[in-house]
Amino acid sequence: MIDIKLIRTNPALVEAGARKKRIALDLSRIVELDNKSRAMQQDIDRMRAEQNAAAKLIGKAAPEERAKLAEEAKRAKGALKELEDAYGACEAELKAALLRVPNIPAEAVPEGKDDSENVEVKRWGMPRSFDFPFRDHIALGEAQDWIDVERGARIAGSRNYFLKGDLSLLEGAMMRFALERMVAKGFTSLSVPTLVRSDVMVGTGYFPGGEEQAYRCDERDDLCLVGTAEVPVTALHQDEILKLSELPKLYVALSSCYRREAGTYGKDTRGLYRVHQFQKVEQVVLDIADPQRSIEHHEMIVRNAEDVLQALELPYRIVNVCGGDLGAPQIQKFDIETWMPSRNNYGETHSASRFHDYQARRLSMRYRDAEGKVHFCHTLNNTVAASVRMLIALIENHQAADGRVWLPPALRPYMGGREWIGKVLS
RNA sequence: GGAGAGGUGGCUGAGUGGCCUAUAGCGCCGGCUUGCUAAGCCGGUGUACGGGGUUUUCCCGUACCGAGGGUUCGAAUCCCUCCCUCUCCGCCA
Repeated sequence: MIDIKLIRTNPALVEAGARKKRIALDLSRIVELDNKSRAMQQDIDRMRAEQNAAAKLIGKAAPEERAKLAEEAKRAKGALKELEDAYGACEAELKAALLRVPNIPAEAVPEGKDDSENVEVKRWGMPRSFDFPFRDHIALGEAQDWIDVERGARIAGSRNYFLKGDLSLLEGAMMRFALERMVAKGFTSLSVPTLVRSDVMVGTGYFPGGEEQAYRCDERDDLCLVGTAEVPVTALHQDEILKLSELPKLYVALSSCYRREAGTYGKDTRGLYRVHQFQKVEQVVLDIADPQRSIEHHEMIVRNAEDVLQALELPYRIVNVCGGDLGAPQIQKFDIETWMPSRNNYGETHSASRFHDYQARRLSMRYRDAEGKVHFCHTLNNTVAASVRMLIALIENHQAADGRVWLPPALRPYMGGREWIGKVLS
C-alpha cells in the first residue's frame, strides 16, 4: 500500500509510477474521498467531544436532573450516527481504492510493455550443445519411469503429476540442498502454514487482483492455498513492532505452492513447466526502511539464488523486469531464468522482488528506530529453488546419451553419494 | 463436533454501567542518592488518525481493553455474531 500522504503531496509521482507499470490509475477519486473523509472526521471528533463532555456531566449531576440532561444528549445522537455511517462508507471505499494503487517502480526499472522487453543483465554458463538427440524431460522422465502425468491428470486434473523413484528423491535432495545452503548463510528455516486467511493474501499484495490465481476454500473457511511461502513468511510478524536489534530478519522456508494458472489454457501444455502444485524453497528478508539497504539485500538474495544454480551447474541469465511486466506491489524485480534445452531457451525459475514498505504497510509490520520512532519495515523475497522447473533444467541439461542423468557434486550427498541416476536406455 | 473457562498496555494482573484520564507490580528509559555490586527514591514509558503550533523531542481532539455489530446520555464492564487460547469429552493422522 502506498502512503496516503504521498498521494496527497505528490500524486503525479504515483501516477507516473502506474503508467510505467501500464496500470490504469485515477487518483482523483482517492483525493476526493480523502478530503471528504478528513472533513467528516473533524466534525465527528468535535461532536464526540461534545457528547463525551455531556455524558460526563450527567454522571456527576444530581439524580433528579439526569433525565432532563439525558433527554438533551439523546437528541444530538442522531446527527452523529448519520455522520459516522457516511464516514464509515467513505473510509471503506478509500481503503479499497488505496489497496489497488500500485507501488512506484524504481528508476532502474526499464520501460517496457511486457516480458519481451525485460532487460538481460547477466548470463552465466554456456547452454550445452548436444552431440546426440537429447530427450526433453517428459520423454526422459517417462522412459526412466520418473514422471507420470497421465495418472496425475486422472487423479487431480490437468497440470498435475506424479514424480516417481529417483526423480522424486531428487526433488527432495534439491530442496534439502537449497535449504541447508541458506541456513549456512544465516537464514532461519521455517515450516509454514500453506493455508492462510485471505487478509494475509491482501497483506502481501496478492489480493485484490490475484484472486483468480489462488485456490480458495468455500464459505465454510476463509482460507486460501498459498502460491508461495513468501505469503506466510512475510506475514509472520504481522501487526508487530519489531526491535531494531532483531533486524534484519532472514528467513527461508520450504513449502508446497499452489497455483490455479487460470487463463493459461494452451500455454506450456507439454510437460511440467506449468503445473498447479510444486515445491519451493523461498527466502524472505525483513529489515529497516532504508532504500539503500534494500538494494543491498536485493543483490544479496539474487546472489544466493545464483549460488544454488552455479552449484547445480545450470546455465542461467538474469533479467531486469520492465515496468509493464512488474506486479503492482514491487519496486523492482529480477527474474532468473535457467536454461531448458526442451524450450531451446531460458525459462523462469526465480523471481527476486523488492517492495520497500508496500507489504509491511498492509501487514502493519513495523520497527522502532534508535530514536524510538516507529516505521514500516522493508520486505524482499526471492526463490532459492523451485522444484519442478529446476528438475526440468537438471535432468535435461545433465542427461547423457545413454539416458542416464549426471548429478552435480553438490547434490550427491543427498542422493546416497551417487554420481548418476537412471538406467541405461537403449 | 459437544461442554466449560478465558482474551485488558512490552509482560504479569486488577477492574461487573459514570469515581477509568485503565489500579498495581515487573520490565524499560531518564534523573537523584549511595565508596564497588546490589538496593533505594523521583519522574517518564503505547499505537493510529486528525487539528494546532514557537515545526525532530510541544499542545489539543478522537479512536483503540481479541474483531465486528448492538443497547445506553454514558460500555473494558450488558447483549449478539465471529476469531483465537486453554481444559474435558468425542473423532482422528
